[in-house]
Amino acid sequence: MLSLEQIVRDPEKFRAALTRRGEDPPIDRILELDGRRKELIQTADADRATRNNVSKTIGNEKRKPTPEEIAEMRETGDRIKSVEGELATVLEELNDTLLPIPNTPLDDVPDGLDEGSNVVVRTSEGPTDTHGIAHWDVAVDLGILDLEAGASISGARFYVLKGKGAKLQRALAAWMLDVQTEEHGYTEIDPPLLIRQETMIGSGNLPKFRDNLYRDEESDLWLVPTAEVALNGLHQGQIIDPDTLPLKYVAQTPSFRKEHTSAGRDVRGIKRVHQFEKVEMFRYVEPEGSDDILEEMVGEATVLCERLGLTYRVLQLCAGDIGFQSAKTYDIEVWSPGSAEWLEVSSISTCTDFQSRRNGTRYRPEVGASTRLPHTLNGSGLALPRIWIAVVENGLQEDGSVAMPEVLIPYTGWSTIEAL
RNA sequence: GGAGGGGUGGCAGAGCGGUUGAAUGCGCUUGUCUUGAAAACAAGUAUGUCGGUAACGGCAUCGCAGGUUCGAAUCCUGUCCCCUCCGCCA
Repeated sequence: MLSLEQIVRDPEKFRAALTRRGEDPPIDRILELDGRRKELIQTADADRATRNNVSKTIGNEKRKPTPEEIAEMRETGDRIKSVEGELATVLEELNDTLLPIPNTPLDDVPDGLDEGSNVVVRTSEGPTDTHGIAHWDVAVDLGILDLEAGASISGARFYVLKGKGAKLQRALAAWMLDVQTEEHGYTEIDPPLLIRQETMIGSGNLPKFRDNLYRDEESDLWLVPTAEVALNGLHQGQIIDPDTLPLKYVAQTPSFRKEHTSAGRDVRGIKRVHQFEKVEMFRYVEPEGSDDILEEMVGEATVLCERLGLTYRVLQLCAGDIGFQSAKTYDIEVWSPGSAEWLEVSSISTCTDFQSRRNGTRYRPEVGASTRLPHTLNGSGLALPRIWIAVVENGLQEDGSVAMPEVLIPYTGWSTIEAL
């Protein structure tokens, strides 16, 4: 959520920033509602002050109220109630107006309204040739991926990993978690996967993206579309103690996404599925220098690609293509030699104070100081099925077997997936 | 699922209709004392919001939402969460 106070102070700045994203924010309505809000608060507070004074006097003097006082205070009470009712309506509309407005892009985010304007920041060394044997062929032939079983159990866009395929995914996840915890200082978290509505609002997934979320009606719980949601909720409503920032969390969880808006895209294999595993990094940091932290996190994700021997590139997303809660985003893509395309395996964003404001997550810089909103950053490190695809396609050898990257062998316990 | 108990400030814990934003203790901060530290003593120590350049003042908040009342942390209703016992269960 954007700061109401800041919007009121400099509405044109916000209008301009949001226009870069292709939004047409209802700034005028917000200003109008805020004006009304302040008026109503002042009226109600003044009435309450009178009522408090009268009650206090009666209490002090240890006497019964006079009939006049009772009549007068009843009237005051009624007026307060009606003003409060009106205020509640105004606040609700204000909230409903602000919640669907996305974060403002940082100044150095490139202009552009769609992915065509994204900028390739860097491409790694490594081949970008193709052998034309995609994972949906080779992995199925090797007996490590069963698309039909996935479909029969759960329907389209579900899949089953088998044997060494399942172990490969587990090895990848375990290795990534170890790198993030042991080398990059993250604390591993195993969060709930069913999430309350408030927590979903806090991360920015609700109210705008309910169409892409799975939900249990009866308990009113939502399935995580990414561990970001849970990690972002870890400190909601809290004031984080001095000297505890930065907080760095990493979690491996499934991600559940309906993805029905993009039917027809990435349909083959397991590039785009309803349930996939992902290792997610999340940091709460002081606002100063949070931009540099974003760059650092890109490094924490690309190092994984490097060690797996994958060719990758880093994209900076343009203003129109960054996510709802993001102020600046880098995507990392790895080369798929089987289908001759780049696969997005990570999206790394700074959400500035957008999520912490929604969440009521604050921190105290030092003892006695007033509270501030921390910045939150998130990034995949990395998304598993696509990395799995790249590892399998990249390791494919002449004889049809798949060679494992060195770093994974301690985790898999074997170095090749043999052809059947 | 059944029966009972409970949710108050950073923590512990009073208060159960009227100068209670809230006793007391602990913790924390600052000061005095001390060569320094400890101890002791003193002062301070919630969040949000409205007005104000500020000093400061008003208002709100005792899980949450309603209600009763001139007045609610205190009474009533609903709801969420926690604990104990029984049942069920990976």
